[in-house]
Amino acid sequence: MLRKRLINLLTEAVNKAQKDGKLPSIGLPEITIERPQNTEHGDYASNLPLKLARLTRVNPMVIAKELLTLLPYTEEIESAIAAPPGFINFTLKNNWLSRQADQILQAGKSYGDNDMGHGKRVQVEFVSINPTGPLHVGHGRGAILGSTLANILVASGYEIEKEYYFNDAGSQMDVFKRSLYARYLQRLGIQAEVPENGYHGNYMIDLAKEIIDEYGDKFQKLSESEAIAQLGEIGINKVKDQIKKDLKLLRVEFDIWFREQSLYKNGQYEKVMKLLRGKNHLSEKEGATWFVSTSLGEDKDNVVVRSNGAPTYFATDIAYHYNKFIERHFDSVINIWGADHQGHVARMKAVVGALGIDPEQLQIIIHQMVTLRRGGELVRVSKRTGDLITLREVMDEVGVDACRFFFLARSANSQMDFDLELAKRQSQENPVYYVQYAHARIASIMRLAEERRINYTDGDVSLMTTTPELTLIRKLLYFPELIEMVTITLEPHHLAYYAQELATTFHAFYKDCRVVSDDEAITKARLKLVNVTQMVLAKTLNLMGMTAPDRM
RNA sequence: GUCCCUGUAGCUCAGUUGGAUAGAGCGGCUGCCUUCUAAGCAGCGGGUCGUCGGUUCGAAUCCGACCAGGGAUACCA
Repeated sequence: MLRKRLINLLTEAVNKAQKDGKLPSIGLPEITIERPQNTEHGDYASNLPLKLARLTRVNPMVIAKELLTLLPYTEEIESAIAAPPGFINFTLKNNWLSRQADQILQAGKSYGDNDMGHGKRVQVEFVSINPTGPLHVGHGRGAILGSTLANILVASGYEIEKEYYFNDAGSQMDVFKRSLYARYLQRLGIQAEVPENGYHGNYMIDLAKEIIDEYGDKFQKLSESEAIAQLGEIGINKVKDQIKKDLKLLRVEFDIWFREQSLYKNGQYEKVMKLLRGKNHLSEKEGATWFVSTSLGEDKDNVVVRSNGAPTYFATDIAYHYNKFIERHFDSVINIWGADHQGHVARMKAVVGALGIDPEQLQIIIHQMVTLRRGGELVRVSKRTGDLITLREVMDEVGVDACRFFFLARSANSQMDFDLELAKRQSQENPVYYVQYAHARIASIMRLAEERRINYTDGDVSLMTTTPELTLIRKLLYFPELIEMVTITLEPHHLAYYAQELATTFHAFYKDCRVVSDDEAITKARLKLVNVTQMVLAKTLNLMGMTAPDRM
């Protein structure tokens, strides 16, 4: 890649300067190449002279000019100039740029892919909510974040497994089952109370009704504990199915649905507790068993086994991560959690460290809360159900593409306002359609070319020399850098911004450059460019889990 | 109290990890459709980057203090 090449060129130049005694021999600072915001500063820029100036106490402009004399001729670079206070600005050659249209075309669908991952096995675990109710918009944010991140990491050569962890054991399940039992009896006209800390949502009433329609009143005849167990199991499965259905609709697929119960059945829980006890990470206090986080730098210890003998959620999460790292040998693990789990981050990292794994191998992405709005108004509760608005309702209202785009257009650590009105409006003010429209416009051009039976495989791309054409190519050339950046930062929101920028650049090109025209040579060249633009735009959208429509 | 996230244009948010004159979309105003999709394009207006200090050639970005909003601080998950 060009960036790396420029770094190499600069490194060689400095080495040479040092060898020739033009620069003091000191260790090289990290050489960074950035893309200047201002296009007048060229395509790439380096602040290396400024960095060297500090270390050598030589005027940065002098260093810059010295380095320039040592840069060799290359086929890509038109000019490298020194700019005050001490930058080196690189500008690419027009004919090199135009040739890249051919290069991208040749790379085809794999354009932008890289091998940063070297096939390393990475697990991305996300959503993972208790099957006690429907998915909400916050869960949708995690789902979209996780699935998009997984797509990006695959493009970067990682071997990815996407996993959903079902908490189907702990005390919340118990509460859910009791709540459902109460609703079931109520529905049959029998006096019953939903537990105070239980699940009071109206969806539980619907669920009870559904079960009665299907199974009748047979659970009423069983003993309470037996009824709760059987009824509960059915209820949990129904909720699970609904969650799976909603996720599928959102285009979120998982490789593995992991059950918390399996940790107990397969003895992982016992094993890890023994392991931690052996390493003195556990201690008994006040009748409970604690994980001694304080000795690992945490500010407080945490209970793993309650005084009643039941493991806490923390305990099962310990077993779960033992399973991920020790039993399944993932090279690294990415967990995506909502902001309400933020307090859990430090202790999980501590646990992983206690298991003998580098805590860096566990990356936890916390996304902040989502606030729903309609126009300016805050909305929380659905008018239809009386419960909190579900993800499903939002998907139905605004559509999956808009849903995915809006969730992706915000960085995970900013709280987001999701405006249903805006997301829904199919008009110019909606960036989703703006991007997709660019794709549809291209498809229309390609259809015309096909109708006229224009074979452009022999198109000469070097005929493209105008600013709109070259700007578009420059934007396409950024795509591989984008993939790398998102892979490193794990911040997929850059995709949404890139998609908009690429669309903008294309629309500008479209306005200025007639593609299918009387000039056969230009037509063929531009068809190549339009073709690769379509490819990259579609790939960007697909990475985001969005569709790239051919007509709108 | 402690910990995490956030504070940038009227609104919603970016800002490539310390770079050059701080950007986009929406909203407002003005123009552009007999030619491949006007769901488009071009232009105008809009800023004390929460506040105050510090670090240095250079700060929206790093450090400290303070202010404001959200979240977490359970033998719930």
